[in-house]
Amino acid sequence: MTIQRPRGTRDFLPQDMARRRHLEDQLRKVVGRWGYQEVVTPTFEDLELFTMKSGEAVVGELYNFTDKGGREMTLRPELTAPVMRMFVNEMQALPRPLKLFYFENCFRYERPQKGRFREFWQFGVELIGSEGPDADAEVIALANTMLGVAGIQGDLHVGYLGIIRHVLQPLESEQQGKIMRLVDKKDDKGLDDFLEEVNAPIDMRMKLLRLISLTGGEAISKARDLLGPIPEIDAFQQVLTLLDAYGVGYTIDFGIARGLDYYTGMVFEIYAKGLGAQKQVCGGGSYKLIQLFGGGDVPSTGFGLGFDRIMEIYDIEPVLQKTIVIITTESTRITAIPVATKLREYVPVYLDIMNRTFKAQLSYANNIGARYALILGDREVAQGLFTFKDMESGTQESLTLNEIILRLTGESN
RNA sequence: GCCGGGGUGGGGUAGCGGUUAUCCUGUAGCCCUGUGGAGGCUAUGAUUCGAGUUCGAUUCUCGAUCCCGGCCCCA
Repeated sequence: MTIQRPRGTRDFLPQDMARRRHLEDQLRKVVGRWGYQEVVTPTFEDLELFTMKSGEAVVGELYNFTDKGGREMTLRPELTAPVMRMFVNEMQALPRPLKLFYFENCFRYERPQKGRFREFWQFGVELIGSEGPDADAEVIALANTMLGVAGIQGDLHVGYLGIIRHVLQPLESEQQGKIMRLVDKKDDKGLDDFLEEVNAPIDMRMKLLRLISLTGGEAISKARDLLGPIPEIDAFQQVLTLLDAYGVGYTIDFGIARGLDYYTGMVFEIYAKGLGAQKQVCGGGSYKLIQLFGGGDVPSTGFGLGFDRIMEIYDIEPVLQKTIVIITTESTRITAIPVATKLREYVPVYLDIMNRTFKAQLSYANNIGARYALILGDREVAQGLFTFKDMESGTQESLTLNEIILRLTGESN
């Protein structure tokens, strides 16, 4: 009986990895140009890091374990908390804003479905130490650019929690949290019931329900009509103005609420088509987590991209490399080695290690889709020239090694 | 945790109570010992696991497991 791979995990074959690395490279390029620097945190952390952030209930979805020293640990389910922990531990004295990014695997014990795995990759960004519309807009614009290079036309929804929080101010924070969760789930009935239950003032109910239904171009002015000139609306308006300057298209959506207390103002989500139920490819916002982990009162803004979900719809094929297969005979096996070594400075080179016949080596070159074959037999050794064969056209010519190198490095294809 | 649909060689499939378990493809080798892609031949290799029904199970029943899709959740 063979051993199966664990549920919800995947093996990535060379073809898969070529595509994944290609996307990864594109994303790295973008964040690099925006001045973000990579960090890596441990694959596992203290369980408490995540229960502090997300509550005890998350343990049900974690790959947690007790190590041999009796410590409660877990494979990381996300990277915002680890990066914040890292900041508190060793980055508090660095010049701000800190612009960090990460690309790592995460683990959640959940039922797999389309776009959802137990091991998955997140490409994320955290902008630490700056808050306000400028930071909010930069982060959103960056996310938008990243999806752009992935060839994804995302549907960007932007909301501003500060506005809802303003409305809910009179309520206790626990009640606020519950309401935010209901709003986020778009559970209108549950929301109604709960407002009734906590005896929310009629005026507040009306404002809340009206507010979360606002979308589209006039949402801001309607919100202002509804709530008056509160500073949160002005801040949100600034974010939108900046997004316009960045050339980012968006939909205003006060219905994005996020049920967690540490989100402070701006929140956004990006959805993509063709992904079934798990269509969200990006989510983020501004938040305050650093105090929770024992650091100062430092604001942050960030987002995570669902790398695997993007891969599902990523249709850019990487350019193939100009692989060359050296064809030898029994007598030229050894002379071929320095040739291979030289060519390996430029392109992927295959040298027979199956003790194959001349013909079989050529056949192999064909089967792996090699672009060129370099024939090195007695004839070539006698002539001092190599036979350079284009496997696509079938044409071949006698060339020196230097001429061959020029062919490999000169042409674009 | 819940609901539906599925698991037959590496990949794609046929069979649906008794078959040497079909075919395609892949891989390796040969026909063809300096020229690949075609063709032929040979080799390779599978009924997800466990219980039950039956004289007999790949086929029927139940359970488990994994995959696919959905619910819940989504930090």
